[in-house]
Amino acid sequence: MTKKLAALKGMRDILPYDIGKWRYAEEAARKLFANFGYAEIRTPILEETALFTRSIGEGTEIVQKQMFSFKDRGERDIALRPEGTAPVVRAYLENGLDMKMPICKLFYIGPMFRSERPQAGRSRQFYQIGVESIGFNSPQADVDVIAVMMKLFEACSLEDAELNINSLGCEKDKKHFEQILKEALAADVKRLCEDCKKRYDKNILRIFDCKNETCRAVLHAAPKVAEHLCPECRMHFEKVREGLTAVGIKYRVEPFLVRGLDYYTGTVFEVTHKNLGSQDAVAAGGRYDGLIQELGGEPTPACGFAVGLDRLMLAAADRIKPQETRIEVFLALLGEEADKLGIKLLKELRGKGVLCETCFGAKSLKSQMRLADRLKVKRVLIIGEDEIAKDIAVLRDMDTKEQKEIKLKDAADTHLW
RNA sequence: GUGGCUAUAGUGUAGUGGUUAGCACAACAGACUGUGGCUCUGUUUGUACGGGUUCGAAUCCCGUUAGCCACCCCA
Repeated sequence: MTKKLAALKGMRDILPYDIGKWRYAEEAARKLFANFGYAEIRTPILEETALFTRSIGEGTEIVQKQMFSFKDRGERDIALRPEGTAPVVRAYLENGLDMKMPICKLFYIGPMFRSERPQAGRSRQFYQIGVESIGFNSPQADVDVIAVMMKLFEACSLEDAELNINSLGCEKDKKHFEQILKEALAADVKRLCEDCKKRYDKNILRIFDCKNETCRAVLHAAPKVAEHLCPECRMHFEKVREGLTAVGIKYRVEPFLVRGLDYYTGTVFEVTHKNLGSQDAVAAGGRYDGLIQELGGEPTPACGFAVGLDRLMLAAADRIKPQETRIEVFLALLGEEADKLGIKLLKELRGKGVLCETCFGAKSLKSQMRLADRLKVKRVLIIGEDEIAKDIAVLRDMDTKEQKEIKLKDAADTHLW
């Protein structure tokens, strides 16, 4: 006996009976994005490792512990993409899309990879639908991006998804605030949990993510990012909020909301859903006005988000009803002669775009009828020796149970049905 | 990455050291010799993997793998 093969840890199959719901969401996204003026882009799954260390941030957990990175045969450092924004920006710069596209609004759908400990809603290969709106610094651009995202949730019957927003301010504000926070917390570092002590030195903003009660109590009194924005950033955030209200999007300002990727600046947001467990973020995004320059381009404002498709499915699986395609006709064939006729008939029917199916190899008629029933087909066309002798076929309607005989040569004429 | 829980036919489960591992649903076949759904009858399929303890292990122990929960992280 050879060893049973199985999928790798954290990798899973999306099976035929689930795929309808995935396609439903993907198609809803494609339709919406077209409507909002986004064009699809497909980037490679493998990239130079440096692309991610430079964008997501050298010190982040994603880069340090979760990226599938390795050397290829030419000793180059490459990695499976852990997220979609950096590759899109790379493609944007490499192909000069700023010059080629009058308006650069892009979307992507595809797998991402992070080597985390798996859990429901957290696989090592997971799927994201994302949007990047490049070149606009207006607060209304933020609103537009959030609007298309919320529309997608609506399309997937997740009207109860909750939107949280915050602003980290521009690069300067961010640095400035980190300093303020450091000073404000200096006296309380001892009281923080072990993780937060590390964060204090490494990535102090992330202390706001902590769920530990003591930490939260300490933070409650601590200064908040949004309270320390420069006038422009303050104004920007205010206009985003006004804009959201104007287009009827409900949101909550969450002063504790910070993001784990270094490139975020200004508006940040996160969508959660109550159907999910502790992995409850189903989408997130924000502004990344410094990223394009960081990757070698001209200073260019940009804003985007990514939806976790797996989590979207987890939250919405029971609510999405993909329309089923019903098989028009099942050919019940009895005997070799009938099989021969059947293959020709299938070809003719399929040529006409008729959805048809059969099961070659002549089981009993009863078993074929049962099969037809399980497949929920509309009609069964029975062809056995008796029919061939009489040059006919029997057409049975599975719903009404009515049967009629038609001439064999007319069997592919659907208008006779 | 840390801690914990779990693993029995395709699915959901029973079985707390005793021999044929039980049940339901599903599947397949028959009753109906060429006609589906209902009913009845029958059949197939399982102790995740590897060690150990024991006369005897699904059951106890260790390891591995995987999943789940929380943390971490994040979509």
